[in-house]
Amino acid sequence: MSPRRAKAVTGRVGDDPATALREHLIHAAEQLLAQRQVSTITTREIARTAGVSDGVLYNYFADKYDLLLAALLRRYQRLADRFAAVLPEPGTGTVAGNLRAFAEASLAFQADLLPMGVGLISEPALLHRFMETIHADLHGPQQNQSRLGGYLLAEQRLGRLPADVDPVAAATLLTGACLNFAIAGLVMPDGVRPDPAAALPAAVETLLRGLRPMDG
Amino acid sequence: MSPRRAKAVTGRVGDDPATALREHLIHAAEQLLAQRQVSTITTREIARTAGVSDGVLYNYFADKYDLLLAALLRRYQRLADRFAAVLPEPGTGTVAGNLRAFAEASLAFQADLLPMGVGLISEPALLHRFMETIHADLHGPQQNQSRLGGYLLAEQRLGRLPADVDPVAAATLLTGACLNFAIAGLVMPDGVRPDPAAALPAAVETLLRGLRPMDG
Amino acid sequence: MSPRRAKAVTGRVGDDPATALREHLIHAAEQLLAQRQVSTITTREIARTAGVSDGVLYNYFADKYDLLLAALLRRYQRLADRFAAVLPEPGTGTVAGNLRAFAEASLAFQADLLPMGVGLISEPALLHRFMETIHADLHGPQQNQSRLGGYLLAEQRLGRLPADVDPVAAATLLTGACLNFAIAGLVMPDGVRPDPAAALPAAVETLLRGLRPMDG
Amino acid sequence: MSPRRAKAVTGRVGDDPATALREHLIHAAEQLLAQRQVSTITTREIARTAGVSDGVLYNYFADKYDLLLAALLRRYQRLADRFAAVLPEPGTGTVAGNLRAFAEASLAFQADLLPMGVGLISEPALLHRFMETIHADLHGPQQNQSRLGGYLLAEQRLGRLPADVDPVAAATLLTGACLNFAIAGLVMPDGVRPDPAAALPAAVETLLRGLRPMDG
DNA sequence: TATGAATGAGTCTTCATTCAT
DNA sequence: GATGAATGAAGACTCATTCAT
Repeated sequence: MSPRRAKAVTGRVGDDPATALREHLIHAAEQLLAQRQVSTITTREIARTAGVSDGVLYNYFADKYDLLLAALLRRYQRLADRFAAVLPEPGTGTVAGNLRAFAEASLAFQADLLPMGVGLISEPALLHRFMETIHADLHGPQQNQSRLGGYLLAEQRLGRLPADVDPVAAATLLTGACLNFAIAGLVMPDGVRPDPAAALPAAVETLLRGLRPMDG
Repeated sequence: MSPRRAKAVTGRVGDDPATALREHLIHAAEQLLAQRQVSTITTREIARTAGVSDGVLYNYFADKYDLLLAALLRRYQRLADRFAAVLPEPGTGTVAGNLRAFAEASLAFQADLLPMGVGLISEPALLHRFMETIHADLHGPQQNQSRLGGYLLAEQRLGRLPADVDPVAAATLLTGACLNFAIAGLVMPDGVRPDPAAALPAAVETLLRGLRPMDG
Repeated sequence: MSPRRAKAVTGRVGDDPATALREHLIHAAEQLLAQRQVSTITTREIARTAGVSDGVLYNYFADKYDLLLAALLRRYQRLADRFAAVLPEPGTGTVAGNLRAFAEASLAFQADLLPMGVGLISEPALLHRFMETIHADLHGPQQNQSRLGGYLLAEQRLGRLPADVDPVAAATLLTGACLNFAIAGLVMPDGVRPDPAAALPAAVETLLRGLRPMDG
Repeated sequence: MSPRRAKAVTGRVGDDPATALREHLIHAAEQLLAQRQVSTITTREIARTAGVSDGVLYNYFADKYDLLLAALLRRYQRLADRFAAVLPEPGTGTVAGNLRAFAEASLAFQADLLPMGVGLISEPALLHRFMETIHADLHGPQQNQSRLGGYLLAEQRLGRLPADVDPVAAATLLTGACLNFAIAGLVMPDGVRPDPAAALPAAVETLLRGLRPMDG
């Protein structure tokens, strides 16, 4: 076969043309990642989605997992940015309202993240590389929790929360509840699945008031 | 071509010899399940682990997934039994102590369950069959939460918890926190991983006391 | 496993009990032969159909093909007997009517025989052994043709057919026409398949009258 | 793991290199089809015969049967073309001579076609697809008979055959006789097999003259 | 003698990776 | 650099045959 020009990639203005295709491949992989488990994605599919030939990816990535890692990180970043964008500011509104907003955003974030994370766990090598990069460059997948923890700490400092509240523990509880619903959405059969729209505010309410046992 | 005797299976006393190998195969698959994702387990590996030939499994199971499903259910049952065995009884000890015990047991349960569940998500057909069976025969994977919810309700009826506490929401929060730690244990690199031994009691404490914001 | 008694075979009165099971297996294989290609029949199916265990057949037959050969011969014999039973006698009725009867019986015979023969051709070793036995012990699969040839010869001797008719050639033509319809029934899609009920008498008529070209 | 260059295929001059291997695979399958039943041909054998690796065929065909179907059609077409090329024209020579030529060509055609057809019958799915294509695109496997029928009709219109002759019935009889010999050649042991060289002209002769029974 | 569990070679198919063009 | 055909190891599953019981 005679070599041909790449069909689908035209470098954008200002891009290093040599890396335009690299980006294009990452983008294609990202799209597939939004729909399917990492382990079910084939190199051919990525190539088809990107509109390029099967072999190119080896010009830009060491192997399939190298490309997938890049796509995973890209997608994570994108979701994390979206998440961060909708978080309430300390000192605004009410704490209760802000926690509900946090919970809602957190649930959406986790629900998007989970399928990806689940796929990652199946690939320990990939998971390891992903985690290392995430923690070096980004806030980490716990940024969800740490952001909530940071918010609570800020409210505490603003005097809107008692000084004896443990912000980290509270964040663990609330993001955990969100995780619960995210997983249930993934795993439970239709009939049994709980409705987060009603349950999440109830969880926030319970967290705010505490259990206050009579024997304590 | 050259059939031989089974190498590794000798019926144990009291076993129905006809089902000894079936059990043996389930057990072998279960062992693999404790270490690896469902989707990465091959029939050959199961056979090797069981010390039998490649084809035997088809004498006892419709196909690979039939065996895997049996092993999954078996393992789930085993873990659920272990979990249920260590749960505290309503009305005994203190509510706070009981919740700490619950949280500890729940974390252990989730930590064991998670890798299995993660693998299941990659296999929708298997997940579906698993969930159906679980919900029909067993208490379901939410038994974790529902057991805690049941416990809290019982304490409420015993007058050890205020009437206005929402047991389901409280269970969601606490099991969520456990889930959080279980996932972190699976996913976070060694240095960053939080220590549940310290953090779990803190979460319980926070749940008991509530956040009590000043603006509420 | 502890050995068990044969489940389904009870020797009939007068039978050598040692061969009762042999017969039973042949019978079971025969039944399957009536429905399916030789090559698709498995030993396990034969055993299941016979209601006996997988291994027995090797007590009575050298291998699968030995059993299948016996069943094939048995079935052939059975069909040939049925065919022979309905053939008209020379000197009775009219020659034309008798040929129509012959054609009808022949078509039925071939239609039954064909699927079996087709399966046999896929198994040259089996075919060879089958043919040898058939020609040694039976009239052969051409008995169809030779019986018709014999009939025509007899009619000729009775003076009901001209002396210059070639009985063998005539038999070849008529049985060939039947073969044609039998194959069409097996092979042609529904819409196109010719109707032998109308076409077979027409073929007989044409054979009786000849083409009688003007230039001959 | 270790992809290598194609070993046996070098595009011929003028061939579209993209389809050269496709053709090569069809050709290899065709060769096997000339010797063996469809159902006994394995993908590995095709690959070995073609001198390529096991997996290539899936680059050009949906599955094994897709390739086999293509090979079957190719072979049918090839045989049908050869058959059509030797048929006599109406109005030339003598009717008797033409029928002998027809019979000879028909016998050769059937003898080649039969093993293939026999194998097809064992594979209903394949048979169905084959038949549909054959009837849509080509003259169909009955083209043998219909061509002879067409020839006879033409001679009738030319006045070389009586008006009361049934061309279809005559074609059925003569191609049937050929089928008879083709099958005998496939199936009968060496000693018993009839010699078509002598028998076929006799059948033609008989068909021309008719049986003319005295009682008719 | 009958049982039927166990064997394992062999089937079709997928897919990450290479490399001549 | 880009192409995409070719590679072949590996996967799930089938089935004739054996042999301890």
